[in-house]
Amino acid sequence: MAASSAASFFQSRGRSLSAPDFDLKHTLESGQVFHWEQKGAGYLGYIDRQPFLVEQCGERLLFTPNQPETVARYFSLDHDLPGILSGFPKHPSLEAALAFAPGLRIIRQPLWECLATFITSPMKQVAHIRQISLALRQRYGTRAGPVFLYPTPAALARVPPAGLRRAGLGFRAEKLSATARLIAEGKFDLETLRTLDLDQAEEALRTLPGVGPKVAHCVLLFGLHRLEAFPVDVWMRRILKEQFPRRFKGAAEGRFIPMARGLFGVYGGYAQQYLFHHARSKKRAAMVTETSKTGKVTVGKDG
DNA sequence: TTCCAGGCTGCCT
DNA sequence: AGGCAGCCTGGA
Repeated sequence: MAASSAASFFQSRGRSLSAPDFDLKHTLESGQVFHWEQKGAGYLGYIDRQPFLVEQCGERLLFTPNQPETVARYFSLDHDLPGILSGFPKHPSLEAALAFAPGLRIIRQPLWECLATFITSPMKQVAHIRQISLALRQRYGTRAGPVFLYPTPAALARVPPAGLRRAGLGFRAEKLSATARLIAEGKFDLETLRTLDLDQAEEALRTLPGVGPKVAHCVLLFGLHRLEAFPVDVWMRRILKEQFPRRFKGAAEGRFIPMARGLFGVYGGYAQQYLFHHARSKKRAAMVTETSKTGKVTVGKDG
């Protein structure tokens, strides 16, 4: 579909929602979810295992099919974003990050896909995590109209780890395979996680192969929607040490997560996502400048 | 070519 | 409890 005809397409077959304080592009490209593909002026993906086309037009969110409640819930339009952001400590680097991507929201994504994609994420750039997600969906997922859905735990449990390696997972193949088997065989119940408090849920997640502190907090934040979770990766370690040196410089890195939760509070996950997205986008901009200087024209689509 | 990415793990002190 | 090397793969 041509980008210019998208609006009329949505009007005839889909619907729209008022979505103030929301930015679809920042939300989908901030590294929290990996299956949405740009399509014209919008994005093609799926919600609740059903294909969706979404597009932002000013303060309106256009979508098809016509399921406004599903869309509003997925994109967390119920969050009082101005209220959440105004509660953060006043700090220049955080305020710059908030100003850089106004409307970035933490979405509600399905738990299993979130867990599985973050198990495939260690030492990988976002572009490659997306590649792995696509490869797994095409090989082992089921098709729903124009999209491939993420394979279920049972489907991945049937795949020998060698097969997953061929899909580009490398040393992550055994981890994902083992975790898929635990869940498919009923030895680990994902839904129970919802009944636990944050520390209990983190502890339970970390019993799964391939899940350490960083992946666990990504799952807590993006899959279980615990907004106080605070994933700490190399980016966050760097940011915290550089921007909050009085607290974090010289502190044991194992203490970073509880320290950050103390600093940013019950919506710390939002602070983390804004800081991360800002730092990563700044680096990408710097790389574009760098390549233009050296005369190369290659600009990474993602990483 | 060589290096290093949005870590986890087991083994060491 | 903290420090450290190894691990697969693809992109710069």
